Amino acid sequence: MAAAKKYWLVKSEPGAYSIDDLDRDVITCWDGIRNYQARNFMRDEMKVGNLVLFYHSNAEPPAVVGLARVCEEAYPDHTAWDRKNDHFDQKSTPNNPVWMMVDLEFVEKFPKSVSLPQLREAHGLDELLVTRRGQRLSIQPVAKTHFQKILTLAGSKAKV
DNA sequence: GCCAACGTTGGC
DNA sequence: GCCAACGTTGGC
Repeated sequence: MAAAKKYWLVKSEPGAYSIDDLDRDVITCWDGIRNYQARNFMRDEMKVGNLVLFYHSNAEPPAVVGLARVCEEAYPDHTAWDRKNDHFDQKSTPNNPVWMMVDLEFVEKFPKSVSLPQLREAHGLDELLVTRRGQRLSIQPVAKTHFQKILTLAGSKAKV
């Protein structure tokens, strides 16, 4: 019996990497994550086929804008050992990688973005992490019921 | 641009 | 192991 599918939300600043960038690239490696909790989610719990809400942070307005899917499980984030990379971290080496990444593939850009105020107003999303003040985690688990509700708000026909 | 909230670092 | 200082995130 396979473990229940998990559901996620990832944040990205659209100026750094937007849903349109993912649409263009189709597949991207989710590099640069330098937070242990977020890394642990990728390393331990994100599985191929898991669906991922794509959230634009530091945007006007901040919003869930699209859907992605995990298409490669966690492997070492080599940008951590590239001195020239913005996310270089000398703790991580090829022999002993500290940071990991997964690959995400584009599924859709939502017909309707769901803004942070909308998420806050919607009934039944009170527990959603991204709506909490001060919540900075850039990879967050999302309950299946919440995920389904957001897809509905977004006008998505995707099946969870 | 401001600043509150958070995670990390490092002195002790 | 505590905690102040610092850097970053991200809403506003």
